[in-house]
Formats: sequence, structure tokens, C-alpha cells
Amino acid sequence: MSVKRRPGRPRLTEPSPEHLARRQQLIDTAAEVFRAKGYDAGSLDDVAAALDLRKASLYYYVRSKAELLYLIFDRAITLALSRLEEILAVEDARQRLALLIRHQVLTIAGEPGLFTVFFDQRAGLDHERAQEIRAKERHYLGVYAKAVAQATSESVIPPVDARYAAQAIIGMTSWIYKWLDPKRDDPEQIADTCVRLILGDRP
Amino acid sequence: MSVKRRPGRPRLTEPSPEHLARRQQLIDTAAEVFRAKGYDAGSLDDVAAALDLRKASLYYYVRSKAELLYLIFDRAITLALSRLEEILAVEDARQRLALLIRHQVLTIAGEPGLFTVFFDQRAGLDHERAQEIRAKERHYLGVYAKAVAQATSESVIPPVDARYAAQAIIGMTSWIYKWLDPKRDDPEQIADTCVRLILGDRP
DNA sequence: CCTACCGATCGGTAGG
DNA sequence: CCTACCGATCGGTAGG
Repeated sequence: MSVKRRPGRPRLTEPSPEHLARRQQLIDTAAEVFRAKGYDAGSLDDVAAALDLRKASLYYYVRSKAELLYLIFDRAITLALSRLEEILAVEDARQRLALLIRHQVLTIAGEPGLFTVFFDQRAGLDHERAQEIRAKERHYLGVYAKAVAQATSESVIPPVDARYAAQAIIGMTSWIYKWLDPKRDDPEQIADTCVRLILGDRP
Repeated sequence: MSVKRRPGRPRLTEPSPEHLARRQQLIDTAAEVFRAKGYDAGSLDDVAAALDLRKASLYYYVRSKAELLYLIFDRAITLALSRLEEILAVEDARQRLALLIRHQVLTIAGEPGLFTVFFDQRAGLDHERAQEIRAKERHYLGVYAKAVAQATSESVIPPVDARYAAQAIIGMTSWIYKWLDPKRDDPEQIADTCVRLILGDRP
């Protein structure tokens, strides 16, 4: 089988799979450092030390500390958005809203450290990248607001402002990153609690 | 009327009312600086400049940057705790839970900037002071958990784990600091939405 | 991926 | 409440 050249001028340095894997490792490590110390107080020396590297070597994978933070944010919002499509295919308004609540709980509970950075370190993002993240968040909120509106129109939940209620539901579920103890708490039971609080304990 | 001396040795420098008022001004200004830039990136030069002072002058009111952060935290938690007593005097389980939800919404919505620092800058607190704040938060959570337990036992809300449900309610209401726009949003209506989501739209 | 280093910022203090 | 200043830390770069 002949290997076709890509059209156009080839990249000077096509990142190898190893390079990309190492880069992801860097992102995970940085997320943990920034979670524990915050973005400003968590230094690149800290990140490098956790990987048994020298600070200067990090620039082999990343252009700046700011880019590193952005990569963390991008990973978080991508994770949250990725499963939405299939949930939106569900027809029943009650079940769809229940699934959205579960989805948000399990997403946050699955990577509480990642979302701690996502939610608490936004001040470290430059304006341009913050705007990009905010746009994706608005889309996310819109999905929840639409599901709430459907649920109220079918009397599945009481009549409420759809945007406020969507924020309330996202708040109730996002908040988990502040108190979850993975050793003690069960994400499934937390999800059940949230679903019942909003939708009652009917089937 | 004779002015009685206080018993015991007098303080070397009794802080005057003016001093205390200025100090409060400093705390408010610092809260705004830390809200906008974060605790680490917000410098004492920033705070001083906002007050038209030199950085060194701040040490006339405060021992360290860390103490300044603590004073912000203390103000926030004191504010949240201060109105709890009267609410606990209410007998009816449904009404008590509704009042607790309203209280939390209006407290956060009343000073979203203050609570942004309180919730997002905890990494800046030293361990000792963080522990003190956490103890007061545990008490706060306990109050909500107890009200939830009462509400479930009287079938005012569905049967749920009291702790998880209390965290869910506190999350739903605290989250407001992340998205509230004081120009556009009405705290009373937000409170209504939260109360209806949890308690339905009965009287 | 490393050694060596620069420039800037920052919390805090001396001394008034 | 100010001027002047110190010591430490940190993001980033040169050059290999």
C-alpha cells in the first residue's frame, strides 16, 4: 500500500504520538499542581519537579504557562460537552432532564481535580481564551435551559424561569467538586439525590 | 458621669473607630482586587493604589497579606451565619427549608464579589485559618442537613440522603456568584426559582 | 531535554 | 503614612 503524502507543505515538526502522550501527561500533572496551589502560586518548577524534569524542558511541549492552563480548560469543557448529543436524542422530557442531571454529576465526580481548576482558576486565562471557553459554556447552559423549558411545559417540574432553573441545576451538580471525597462518597448516590430533588421519586 | 477604666492592663494601642473603619475599607478593596485578579496575582500594590496609598502603609492596618485574606473570609462566613438563628426558630419544616434557601440566595447575591473570593481563593489561606473557616462551614452545612432531614421525615420533599441533599441545595444557591449579573438578574426571582425547584409551587 | 541566566514582580522591613 | 530598599521567586530564553 503506498503511503500518500498529505496535500500542501508538510509541517516542520509533526508531533509524534509519544510527544502528544507526554504532553497529555504534562497537562494532567499541571492540573493537579494548579488544583493544589492555584494557577499563580503553582510554578512551572513544581510541575517540572513532579515529572522529574527541569522547568526549561516543559517548553519543549508547551509554549507558555498560559497555554498550559488553556489546555486544561479545553480538556474539561470538551469532556463535559462530549456526551451531550446522545442525551438530546432521548424523547421523554422527564427522562432527558434526569439524564442531563446525572451526566453533570458523573462528569464532575469523575475528575473533580480537573474541574476545580476549570471553575476556580478562570482569572488566570487571558481574555481571548476565556471568551472561547465562555462561549462553549453558554452552549452547555442553553442545552440545560431548553430541557428545563420542555419539562415545565409538560408539567414535569413546576413553572420556573428556564435560565435560572438551568443555572440552579448546573450549580447543584457542579458544586460537587468543592466537597466530594472520592474515598467516602458515591457519585451514583449523589446523582440519585439530585434527580429526586428536582424530579421527585416517581419511576 | 465618671469614665470607668477597663479592668486589667490597658492595650498599648487601642484601635480607634476611625482606624477600624479604614481597615474595613481596606478589606473591601482587597476583596475586589482579589476577586478580579485572584489572591496571588492581586498585589498589595494594586490594593494600595486603589486606596491612593503606598503599599507600605497597608501594614499600618494589617500584619500581612495573608491576614488580609483571612479577614475577607471571616467577613463572608460571619455574614452567612449571622441570620441563621432566627430562621431556625420557625416551626414549620417546609417554611424553614424555604427560608434557608432564600437566605443563602440573598446572602450570595448581596455580595457576589466577596463570596467569589471566599469560594475560589481558599488555596491562599494558611492551613490553620483554613481549618477554622472549614469548621464554621461544617456547622452551616449541618443546619441545612438537619432542615432537610426534617423535611423528608414530614414528606415535604422526597426521601433523600440529608447530607447530599444539603450540599445540593447549598450548591444550587451558592453557584449564583459565578453567573449573577446585578444589572440584569433579580435575586428575589432567583430565590423563587430555587424554592420552587426544591419544594414545588404549593403555598 | 539540560545548564545557566536575565528581567521583572512582589511581600515585607528600616527608618522616619 | 511615606521613601527607599532587600531577598526571594518566577516565567521565559540562549545555546547547546
